[in-house]
Amino acid sequence: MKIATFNVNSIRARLPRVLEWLEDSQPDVVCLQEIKCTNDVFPAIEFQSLGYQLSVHGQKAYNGVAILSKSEPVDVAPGLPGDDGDEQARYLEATIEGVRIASIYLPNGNPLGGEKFAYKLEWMERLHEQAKTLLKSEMPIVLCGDFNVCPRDEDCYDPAAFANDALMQPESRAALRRIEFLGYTDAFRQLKPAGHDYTFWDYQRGAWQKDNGLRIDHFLLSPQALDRLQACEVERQQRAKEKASDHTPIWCKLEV
DNA sequence: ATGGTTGTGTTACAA
Repeated sequence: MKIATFNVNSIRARLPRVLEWLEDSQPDVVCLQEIKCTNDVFPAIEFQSLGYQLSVHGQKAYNGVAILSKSEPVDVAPGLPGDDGDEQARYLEATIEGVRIASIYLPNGNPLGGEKFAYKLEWMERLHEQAKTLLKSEMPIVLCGDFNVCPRDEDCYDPAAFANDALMQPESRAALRRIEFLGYTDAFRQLKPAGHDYTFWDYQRGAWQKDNGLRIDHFLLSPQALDRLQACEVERQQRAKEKASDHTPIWCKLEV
């Protein structure tokens, strides 16, 4: 089973890019982030024509996540538990072929020292709780998406330049590691201990042309999912296209 | 050089 994740930075602005990527890459499951639209205007027919079933948790203008799957999604659950007052659409779970999969758009958290960074850390605390709860099912679990956390210095082109960025803060990294300590493994890092593949390049300052990137899109696998891990790759070439997202897709393959 | 770009949806905010 090939599972991909892609922060598309607006599904409607990115539709031609995403459709041609799907035809080329042929993932069985696709987790999307930053769809930036409500459920009613999500381009459903285009994806259904390619054989995908849709689970969408949208929001007007900002955020929004979705899961596309060739097989039927069951027990679809929008929203990260733990705060009924949270209006931001950043989390969606579904079970596909017996694998519990979450599409995650973790808060960016910039700038430091205010509500945004506090919200990021609170959100990560709730994600930790949910990750712990999911492990009890003993299902294979895949937590994937835009985590907005650079796990280590080698995951950033210039760590010094990001010293005051929420993506690189010790608190952000510690919160990600706490989730891993529950029993989750970074699939990319597991298979490529010295890998240097970024997943995000800013639109500004020629970041793509200079390879000034960050590795912030991740797959965290539970032990039962890790047992089945066969491959994990960043689809770097998608970032080079016209009208590309500022992120590029990453996928992993689990043994069927 | 406190710059630069993209998207949403109005001319500000988020990334």
